[in-house]
This record gives sequence, structure tokens and C-alpha cells, in this order.
Amino acid sequence: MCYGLDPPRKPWDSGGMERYTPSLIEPKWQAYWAEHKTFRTPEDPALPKKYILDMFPYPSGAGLHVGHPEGYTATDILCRYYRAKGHAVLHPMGWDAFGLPAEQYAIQTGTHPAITTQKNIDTFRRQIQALGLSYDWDREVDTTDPAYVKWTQWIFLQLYKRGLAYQTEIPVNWCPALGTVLANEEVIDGKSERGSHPVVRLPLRQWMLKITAYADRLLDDLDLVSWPESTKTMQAEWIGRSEGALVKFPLASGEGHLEIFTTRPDTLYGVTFMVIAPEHPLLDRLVSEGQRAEVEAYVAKARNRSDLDRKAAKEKTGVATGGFVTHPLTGQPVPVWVADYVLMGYGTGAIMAVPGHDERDFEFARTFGIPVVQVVSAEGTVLPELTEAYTEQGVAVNSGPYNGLTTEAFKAQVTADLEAAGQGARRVEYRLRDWVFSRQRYWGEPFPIYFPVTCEGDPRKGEAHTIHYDQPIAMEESELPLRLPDLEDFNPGEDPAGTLARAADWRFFQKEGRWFARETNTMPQWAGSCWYYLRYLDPKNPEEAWSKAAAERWLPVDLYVGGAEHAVLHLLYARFWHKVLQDAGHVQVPEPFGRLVHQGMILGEVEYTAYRDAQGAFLSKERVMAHPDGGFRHRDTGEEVTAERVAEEATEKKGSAVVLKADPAIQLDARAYKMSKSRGNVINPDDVIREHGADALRLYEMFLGPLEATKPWSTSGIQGVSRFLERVYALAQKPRSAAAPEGDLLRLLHKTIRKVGEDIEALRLNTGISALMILLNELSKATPLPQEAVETLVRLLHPYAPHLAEELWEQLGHAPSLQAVPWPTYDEALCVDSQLTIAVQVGGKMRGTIQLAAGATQEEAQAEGLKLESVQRQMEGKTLRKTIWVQDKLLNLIVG
RNA sequence: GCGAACGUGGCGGAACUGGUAGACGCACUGGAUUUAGGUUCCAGCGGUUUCCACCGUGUGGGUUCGAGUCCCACCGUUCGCACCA
Repeated sequence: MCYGLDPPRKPWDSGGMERYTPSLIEPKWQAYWAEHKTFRTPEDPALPKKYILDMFPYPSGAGLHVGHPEGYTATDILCRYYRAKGHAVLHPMGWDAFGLPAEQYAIQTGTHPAITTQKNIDTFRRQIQALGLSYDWDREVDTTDPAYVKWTQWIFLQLYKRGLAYQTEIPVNWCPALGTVLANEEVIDGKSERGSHPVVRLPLRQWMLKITAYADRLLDDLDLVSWPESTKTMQAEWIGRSEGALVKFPLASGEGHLEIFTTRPDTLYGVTFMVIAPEHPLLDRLVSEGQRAEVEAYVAKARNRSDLDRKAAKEKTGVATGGFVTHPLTGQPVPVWVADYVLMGYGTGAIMAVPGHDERDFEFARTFGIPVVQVVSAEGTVLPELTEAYTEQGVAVNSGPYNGLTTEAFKAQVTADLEAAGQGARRVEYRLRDWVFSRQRYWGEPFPIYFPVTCEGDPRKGEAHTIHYDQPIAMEESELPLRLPDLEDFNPGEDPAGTLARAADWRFFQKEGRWFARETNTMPQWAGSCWYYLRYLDPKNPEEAWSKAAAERWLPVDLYVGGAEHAVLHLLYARFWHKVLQDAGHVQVPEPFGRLVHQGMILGEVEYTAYRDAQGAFLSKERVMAHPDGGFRHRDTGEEVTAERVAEEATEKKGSAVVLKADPAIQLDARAYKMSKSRGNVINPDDVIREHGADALRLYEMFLGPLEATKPWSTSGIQGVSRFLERVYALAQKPRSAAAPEGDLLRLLHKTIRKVGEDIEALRLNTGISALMILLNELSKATPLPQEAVETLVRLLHPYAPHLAEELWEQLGHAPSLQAVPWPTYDEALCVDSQLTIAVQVGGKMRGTIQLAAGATQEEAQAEGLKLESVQRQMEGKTLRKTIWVQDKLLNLIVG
């Protein structure tokens, strides 16, 4: 054994297997697993099943980043563990391969997106395989594969046939830069989520999916799943169910009434004005002649105001329409205003304004000098004047016959009364809107829909024609898939009908002598990812999207791991489709994903930042503040300050601060940032594997901290786990004894088996590794070293570092694969130490410890504890009042 | 502004239902082996201090024999929502 040589960094300098050489071991075992299809999903229905799923990646041109292996390694560890525990594990991988980047690249270079996509998939597959992840590659799916698209289109037809897909002309989020419409969920602060391009509201014909029809089930069934509370809360808030009442306010002049939605019908007596949205259809009838010019000017301005402007505006704006409605309970006239703080898209686009008990109404009333009336009181007393809106519940005042009722009782009573009088009804509203499902791009699934065309000649030649969009025809299921046409130019252009509108030969076709036009919109990227977990069940099935038997066998997904950025969109859409498919009888369980875990982000290495003023002199960080517009300013003078990165060697620690070594008076900022190309702090998994091996990368990412936490990368940290693997390898090269382990070593083995197993099941992968390190440290000292102990270590290490474990298993004289070897078992009785260390406290303060046999009595402990010198010192001149005894843990002597 | 989560050594982090704070690893210090080492091995490693002892889990209170853990208030970081009536 020669420990004294260079670590095996170069493949060519390692002739034998004397030292741990990941560059030799890892390809060997990857080839073995591939050849023997070690991870093929077992068919045996008698085995308990585990469906363990990763969110499949979008295969970008940049390749894998270190964030991908984090979640993938975690699930891989569970899969290898459960296989060893005798479960049938389904663990597939695939590609979410439609999407904008490939298309943008095509626009720039003319390369067909299918080619780019294929190339990227090959890179991703190679990188993922280099990590030794145990996927069943026979089940790989690719959302852009026509054999997959076929079934995405088929599911769309199921939605269409159930009346859940419809067309509408609505103002949509049109993004000129991207040449497409975006879902509400894809617009953030008036800009596109992807690329931050401005988005304008434009009325266009769109396909919509009626997700609102499932709002209640999507909300209620959150109780059925084991997901992070934060994610459930986000979905619940996104759905935004609110219960209230619809109330009719008759128009003061003429027929009809203004309908409003309110969650606080108990404040009806506090209404001092009404507000309608600028787009409200009744606006025209309500406007008085005197106000018409002013109202029209306001509406025109509001229409042109982008969402961005609306947000920036802090002051409430609005104009009185001059029109009035009649209060349904008091019969008094109520003035109607128009203001853009009321949104046409929610409720009825009109509200009753109760300034006394709604902050927005209060602000509006104050701006325009409208009276404020108090109708709810905390204690039943009326205040002379409200200085702010009282939005809490309370007791009704100034409310005629309802005075004295609590908020809850009032709501129920008045809603019933209004309903009886035909003036209102109970009503539930949702924040959730129907899903805008069409995009005007090329690289997506075509809709299996076409329309009749009236045309004198050949519409393909651009001759005059009319497409009857109001008469959509669904393609026959037997005609699927509808493939994308080949194009030379992928530019979206200005035609809001989409890129495909330019593929005239594809778009127009004749059937029985009549012309038809295909839908030229394509589906959004979410479509493919809404159901990929179902295709994995039966990926090669040419007859069905998946077989009923496969769905019954494998659903729901037992563990789903992926980023928190999908907390709302992907997970809500997929749940929606799943429920539709359940209603259509294609799946049986109500929820697709039973347990969900979000892996945390891995940040770049910690960076140190120093600040300099305009003269170039260093400034300590407490004298610098961030400027809202970016950049930094001097806290006192306000002058601009520049930031610069400082190498770690130039810094040192001083107390809790980091300072410049050259000038310890200068404090630095020390923090880790999100990895990004522009910051130059991206860690490439390929480089890490080349230097340390895949097992070290896997182990390091798991050892970094809890899976869910955000944590910074550390280049020196990976050497710790690398060293651990080298030591495991070295241990297996030592002479071993055939004798069974005994005594403390035996106990440690059993404790470690229990701990590692429990930690894997609970996804506490960091502490599991720590237990393995402790075991290794003990085994390194053991003389003699029992073979069985080394084998146990290797078997426990296997899920974490599978290549090394397989290699050592073979070296220890066993036939591969270790995956076929059952998980070690432990004996509960051997997990308890024979001698326990008991804490001894006097008055709740630690004074020492005593060694006792497990199960010792309080009397024995007390006798032993009182012998401690430190205890005697504390008890001098005092009497023992009381003793607290926690079996096998602690003795606390209370003195007085 | 509203809501949620989180604040533990120089660093990443441990600590199950309140019960020996700092497991494990990194970094650092000392020693051994080595021609040498960014190798390996051994030892040390929260702070103050005369070895007694005291202080210590963001800050200030509280509950308890006992609080990192429970309660209240505040400060800070991160994430989500942001006129949804």
C-alpha cells in the first residue's frame, strides 16, 4: 500500500487498482449497468411499487449545471435504496424539448429547432449518464417526438370534447419582441417572464382551457397531497377562492341594474359610492351628458396605460360618471364613478365602495372628498370620525334593522334577505382565470383543429378567402399526430395568427372538394410537461397514451422532486389535466404527485466585495448603501461608489466581519450569488467529474446541507468528500479478518444501518453521509478489520457513491451487481449503547456527566452523580429539594 | 404594504417529541512520516480566564427544574403576492 503518491488525477498514471481512480471505475460501471439494463423497471406485480420522478429538464444549449445533479442525485439515492429493499422502482428521465431558445436560435441561424434540440438532448443524456444515475433509459420520452406529440394532441381533443377547450377573442398579453401571446402566469410586472420584454394588451383570437371549472377541486384536493406548505399556500392563493354575495343596484334612470360582487355584504349600509371599471359595458348608459367628455378622456387614458404604469401610479384616479344607482336596502341614490383600480377581469367589474371599511375605497373617497360612513365597530360604539378604514370584523352600527349583528351573522342574514327579494345571491369568485393555451410560435405542438374556408380559388396562392374560425373541426384521433411543417424561416413576423400561417401548403388543404385551414397557433411549452409522468408508464405504446393497467400499477407518483419555481404553473396545470383525465376515466387517482419536494438552489462560491469612492479610496461596507436604481451610494454624501471583487486571499476575518487584509478598517461584503454566465461563477459538472469523479460530485452535493436549502458551492469543500471516498477505497485494500464484528463495532454497525436507512427515507441525505464518515473513522482504527464490517460500509455507501461501491463489492470477492444485494438489516437491540453517558445538572446547569449501564435507576444515578466533585461543590451548604430524572439521559438536582 | 420561511463557531451545517449546543466536513494551528508537498497519519480547534469558573444559538422579555427548540415584541435575510372588491 503506498499512500505517499499523488492522488490519481490523471488516468494515464494509474496502472493498477491500487488507488481510487474514478476515471477508470466510473465508465466501467456505467457501461456495466447499461449493458445489463440493471435499472430496468421490474414487471413483477407482487413487488411493492415506488414511482420516483424528477422534473425533466429543458435541454438547453448550455448543458447541465450543478443544480440539476442535486435533485437527480437525491432521487437516485432513494431509488437505489428502495430497489435494495425489494421494491419495484419506476425511475424515468426525458426531455421537455419544445420551447423558445431552440426557436430563437433557429431564427438567428436558420438551423431547424429539431436539430438543435436533438444535439442538446444528446449532450444532456451524456452528462446525466456520466453521473451514474439509475434511470430506466428504455422509458426515455421527448416531448417533441411525433410519437409523443400525437398523444399530447389526443389529450387536447379529450379536453375539447368535454367542452374544456374553447376559442375566444380576449385582450391577451401580446409580446411583440417574442412574437407571441403569453399566459398571465408568464407576465411579471408587465414584462415577459422569459427575457423581460414589454408586454401589451391586445384583443386576439385564442384557445382557452377552462381550468376555472376545476378551481374548487384543485383547491380542495391540496389536502390530499404531501407537499411543502408554502407550495400549497401559493396554489391556494393563486386559485384565490373568495365567498361573498352578488348584489343588484337598480339604475336610477331606465331599466336594468348594476351588479357587483362583495365579500362584505354586511357593510352595505356603508356604501357611499359605486365604482366601475373603465371597460364596463354599462358605463355608456350611466354617463351623464355633462360628464361624457371627461369620462371618455379618462377611459381612453386608462386603456393606453400599460400594467407597468398602473402599478407605478400610487394615487387613485377616477372620474364621476354623473350617473346614479339605487341602494337596494335604503332606496337612496348612490353616485357611480369610473376608476381603473377596479378591474374588469374580476367579479363583475364593478364594486360597491365602502370607504369606512376598505382601504382602497377609503383612499379614493379621501382623494375625491366623498363621505365616509362607519357601519362596523369593534365594540359597538360609533366613532366621531374614521381616520382610516376599519377592515376587521365587529358589530354592525348605522345599519338600520341589522344593528348589533356580528359580521358573520349579518353576512348570512343580509345575503338571505337579498336573495328572497331577488336583489342578490350568494356567490363564490376565483382569482384564477381560464388558461390562455395558444402561442403564435413554430416550435410547439400544432392544434389538431381545422376550420372551413370559403374561397374562390386556391388559398395557398394567397387568393381571397375567409377562414371560419367560429366553426372549428376536431381532427380524427386516427389522423394524429399532426406534424409541424418544415420551414426555412422561423421568424414569427407580425401576423398574430402565428409563424405557421406562413406555411400555406401545410395550412390549407382540400377534403371532398372543399378547402380547410388548419389552426396556426401552437400549444405552450406546458402542454408536454402536463402529462409526461403518464407517458413514462407505458412509453412505447402505439395504441394508447398509456394503458389502464400501467396507470393502476404505478400511480400516483410517490416522490416528485424539482425546483420551487414550478410551485404554481407546471404543478397546477398538470393537476388540472390529471383531473380531466380522471373524469374521462383514463386515470383512477385524484392527484398525480403524492409527495413533492423542492430542492434548494446551489449558489456560486462566496464572493468578497470592496467599495471605493469617486477618489478611488476604499470605503467600509457600513458606509455604503445600495441604490434603488442599481449601483451603490455613499451613505453620508450620496456620491457614487464602485464595487469590485476581491480575491479570498486578500481578505481576513475580524470578529464577525470580513475585512481587507491590507487595511483591516475596511469591511467587505461577503455573500454568495446565484450562478450566472454574466457573473462568471458557474460551476460545470463536467469539470468537477473530470477532477474528482461523479461519486464525489454526488456525495458533495448531498453533503452540502438539507436538500431543500439554498446553499453556496465551495470548491475546497468537495475535497473533503473526495478524501472520504479515497479513504473508503484504501480501507478495502487493507487485510481483513473473517471474524464477525463484535462489541462496540457491532453496535456502531447496527446504529449506522438504522440511521442511514432512516435518513434516506426522510431525505436527510447530508446526515446520512455524516454517519457513514463516522463508521469509516471507526473502521480505520479497527484491528482486526472484519470483512463483514467493510462489506456493510460498502453496501450502505452504494446509493450515494454507486460506482465506488460496485467496484469495491467486486474487489471484495462478490459478483456484480450490488444493486441486486438486499439492503443490510439491523437489530434494534444492538442499536443501544451498553454504557450511557448521563448528564448531571445542579439547578438546571450542567455540572458533569456519569457513565451508567442502560436502564439504570434514578437511585443509582443519584448516588453516582453526587460523587462528582463539581456537583459536591455546587451543593455545599444547600439541601436537595427535588430530583428530575430522565431515563438514560439526564439527572437534575434541585437545591435550595 | 400583506403573507410565509429562516437567523447556531472563521465557513457549510448537526442537535428525533424541550434534556450534555456545535455531530460530520471545510479552513486553521501544532506534531510525525517524507528529498519535497496543495500527500498521508496523530492531536487541537466557540469566547473570556489563574486549572475554580463565567459567558455563548439575531436582540429584548416570558413560560419551565431545564429553552437553539415553546410564547410575545423587535431587528435582519430570503421567497411569494401585490389594487382580486
